[in-house]
Amino acid sequence: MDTSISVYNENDSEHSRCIIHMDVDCFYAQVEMLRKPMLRNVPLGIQQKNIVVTSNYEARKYGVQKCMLVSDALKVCPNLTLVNGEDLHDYRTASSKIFTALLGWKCPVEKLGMDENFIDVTNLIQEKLKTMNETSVTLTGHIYNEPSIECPCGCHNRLRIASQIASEMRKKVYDELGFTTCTGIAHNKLLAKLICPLHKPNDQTTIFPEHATSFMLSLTSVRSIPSIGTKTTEALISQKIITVRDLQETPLEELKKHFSSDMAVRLKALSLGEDSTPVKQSGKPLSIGLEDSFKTVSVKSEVEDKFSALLQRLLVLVREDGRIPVSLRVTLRKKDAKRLSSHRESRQSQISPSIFSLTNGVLTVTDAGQQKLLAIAMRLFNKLIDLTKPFHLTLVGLAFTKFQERMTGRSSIVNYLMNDISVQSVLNLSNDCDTSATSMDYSAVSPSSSTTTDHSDGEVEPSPKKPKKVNWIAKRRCLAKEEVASPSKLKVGELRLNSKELEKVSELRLNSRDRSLTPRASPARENMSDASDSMKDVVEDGACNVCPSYVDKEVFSALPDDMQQELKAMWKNPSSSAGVTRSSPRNVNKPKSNSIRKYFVPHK
DNA sequence: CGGGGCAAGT
DNA sequence: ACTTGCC
Repeated sequence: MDTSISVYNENDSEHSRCIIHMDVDCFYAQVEMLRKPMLRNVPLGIQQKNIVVTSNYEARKYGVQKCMLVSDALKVCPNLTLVNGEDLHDYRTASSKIFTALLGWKCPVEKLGMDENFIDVTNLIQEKLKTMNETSVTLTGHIYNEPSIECPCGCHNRLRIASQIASEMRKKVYDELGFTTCTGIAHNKLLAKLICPLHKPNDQTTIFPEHATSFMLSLTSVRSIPSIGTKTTEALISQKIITVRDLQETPLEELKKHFSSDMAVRLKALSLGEDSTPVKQSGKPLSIGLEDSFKTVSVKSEVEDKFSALLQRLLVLVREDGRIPVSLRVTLRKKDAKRLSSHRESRQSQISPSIFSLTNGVLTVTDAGQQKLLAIAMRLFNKLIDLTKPFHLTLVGLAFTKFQERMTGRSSIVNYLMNDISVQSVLNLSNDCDTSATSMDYSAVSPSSSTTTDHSDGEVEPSPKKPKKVNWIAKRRCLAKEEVASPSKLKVGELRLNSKELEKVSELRLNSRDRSLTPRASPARENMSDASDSMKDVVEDGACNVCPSYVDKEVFSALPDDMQQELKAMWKNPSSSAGVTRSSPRNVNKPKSNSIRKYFVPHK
């Protein structure tokens, strides 16, 4: 049974959750100032192409705004120092460090862009309340409005505790990483995010549920509500709904005339400060891509050069990521007098995983493979552009959009867990059939898409689609392995384990042998047919062919104790916050490390 | 009217 | 498979 508060009321009326939204102050600028402290005391702008995308507070004094043209920024602030911020690599690294720091509280953390995170501290506070004489708690930081009376559900106290946790989080991010941040504390994501910037920079604000609707009224434009973007705003305005108050006062039936029922309900709720969307644990990205924009490109060969350059950089990122991509997308933007800003168009197609190989444990692609990828990109380009006519592009992009490992929602939490040397060693050993098996079935991509593979560039083995019964733990493990790295990578990686790890491996391997761990077996397995939990979105048979179907208690008990606990908790209640301790998403602490290091050198 | 990037909705 | 929306 699930007594946790991770199941919410539709109308969010119980105020049962505590959500923190953290926003790093002028993120890019802080990264640059940390890198070069002399920038700290001068007005600084981060430039991408012709735009100042952000600036430090010194520059803001002069009126340098976000997304200002460089020329305009220099007008208001001739002393402005500009740093080019088009390469996001270091920002991404810093972003990951912050994210990782927040995982330390063992709560679900959802990344939003590069510099924002949501943290659901509900369960953490529940735990604290148990071991606490719950008199009054002091609030840390600012409060939006003083409460008149204590809310009967106790949310005020909970949110005050949350404000203290938020303060701890900001302190940690500052002490250990050097970034000042703002946080917003509320009972849902919407309010937490909106209240966050009330006291900027480097401070925090809490709002109690009773002030939600009045606070929302202070926003005026509907556009300022997150998730209401340009299009939705246009649609609303066309109905004479312009302010948040308008939206609050519009009957639901009226909204349903112009929006889907779901959307109408959501819009209405948002206007009232209600939001029941959960904080979703972030994991590895679902796509990895790069774009380049420019004045204009009108020649096919130039386009090919752009793609080639993007591909070079992209392959580095993919190698760092470790997963094998199976789909490629080409994006472009045509110069168009009518539509001013970005109307992008894209085409994508499957690619053969055989383009990628693992040499010495590192994901590589041969020159021929790169040519293949480039050819695919050009084929997609041709779909978008009629080459018999002139064309003018202002942007091209290239992205890998699907990977062999399934990575969605809470399964990502497993990925973090499994990104640990000890677990991976265990995984390897449980997999000694792998070492002999050379061909793996990798077709377990995304459940629905395996039917429409474009086979033109290679063979993609279709997976047998018959359901198998699998021991639960075995299946988990199977998933984990898939997510951590490709099996062959693990295979190679095993050779690179340090002596201590190897000891562990062989030891466990021995144990495995006598204990009914018949290789390759499927005999005694539990029925999994109900698949009622998160398993169903995870692994199909294809993946199970390469994963040990006989993982058992020995393997499990070889894990560190705390991890056992967390795994148990997670299996029991996949949506709970249990589970994230030793995490190393991507290359957080070792930005320059190659995949081998990333995956096989233990943390210190 | 501009960067680069990712997730989600349809 | 594409578009929309967010930071």
